[in-house]
Amino acid sequence: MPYGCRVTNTSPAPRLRAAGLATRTAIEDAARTLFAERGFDGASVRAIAAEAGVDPALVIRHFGSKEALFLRTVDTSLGIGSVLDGPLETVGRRLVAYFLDPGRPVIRKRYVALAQAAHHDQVREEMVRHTAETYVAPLAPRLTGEHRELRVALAVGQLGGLLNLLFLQRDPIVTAADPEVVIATYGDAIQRLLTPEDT
Amino acid sequence: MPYGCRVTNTSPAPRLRAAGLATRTAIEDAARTLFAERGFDGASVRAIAAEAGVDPALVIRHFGSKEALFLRTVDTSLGIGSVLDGPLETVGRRLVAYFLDPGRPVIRKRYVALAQAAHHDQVREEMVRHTAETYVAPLAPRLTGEHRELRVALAVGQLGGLLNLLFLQRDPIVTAADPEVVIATYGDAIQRLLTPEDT
DNA sequence: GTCTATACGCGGATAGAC
DNA sequence: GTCTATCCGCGTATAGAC
Repeated sequence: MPYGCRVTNTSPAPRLRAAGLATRTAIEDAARTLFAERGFDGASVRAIAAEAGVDPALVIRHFGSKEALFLRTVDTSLGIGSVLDGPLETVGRRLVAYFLDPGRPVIRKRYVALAQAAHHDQVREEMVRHTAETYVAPLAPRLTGEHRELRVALAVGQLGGLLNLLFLQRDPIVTAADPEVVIATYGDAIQRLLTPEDT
Repeated sequence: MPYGCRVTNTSPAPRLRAAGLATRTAIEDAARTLFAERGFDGASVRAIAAEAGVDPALVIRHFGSKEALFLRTVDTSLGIGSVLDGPLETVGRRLVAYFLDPGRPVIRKRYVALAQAAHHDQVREEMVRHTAETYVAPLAPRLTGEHRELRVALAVGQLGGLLNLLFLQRDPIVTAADPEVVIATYGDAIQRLLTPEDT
């Protein structure tokens, strides 16, 4: 290179070169797979690195911690947003039906992974934040009566109780029950918190 | 010992001599304290051993595993049995009030420790078993209508959802709310599963 | 900037000597 | 019954090679 030739080849975006970006996405893909497959505790950083074909130290180097990697790759919304659209009077049953749908095994795995990781502070805070944003914010204004935000928050907790029973505890009484009965019974119990006057 | 002298000295209980029994109870006491104080994950076997003044290896040697020690020392019933006595028509509110009572901080800690350890299979199974024994067995026969066992199981799940919200997620909307409102609102939602005809 | 190699300090659990 | 020494796996950190 001749003296004085300023390297003006400034493309700052590709500054994250192909190599670094490829490893990042490889780690993210592996994390998504293994967290869903084995849960938060079951998927070790070393296993994720092996699945991605990289060194374990790179996982921490790129994402800071296992917890941060989890938060970046897991979808805390569980894809529930669209269910909240539609008539308010039947949202209780629709919420329960969404999670009981046997055609959605991914939802079950995501929930289990999330619940397992909830004892980490950042994960817990993200869940609380997302609940407020996804459920309370859009739903509370549509309610009538007192304590609207509280009632939505309690309804979300109620839904969590059912998921707990189904996916974590695997309570035989509930898992063996007719899904239609659970949807109707529990859905109406949730509904009662949201629209108590309709019952 | 003379030949033929059948050893009829059968006091099988004192077979656990004083020394061994003392360490056992010391470990159990330390485990109860630390599990309540720091939760299942936060209380290491080494810390429990130190608190008891014994060698860490003894903890495993006596109880088999940390999980088994936890199961032996924690009370999975959370002392709820007595609440189920009394009129069926108000049991929903009584259950919620029991856990919200600020004078019972131990209950909160026990629940957190239990929930944290629930991803261990034996703990999970014990919780399911105890739910069936403590809640479903005494309550279901008192119900009327269809799906009595299922409705009790769902009500227990519902209660778990509230505890999750309060103690694990520490949702600010719920924790900041007036306890009386939560007791009335959520208690009635639970009640509806148990005695739907009364609402 | 990206990656490799290595290591630290923790966890639960075990084998075998006293 | 008890303790010493040890194992293996975990999340994480760092020094230094490319």
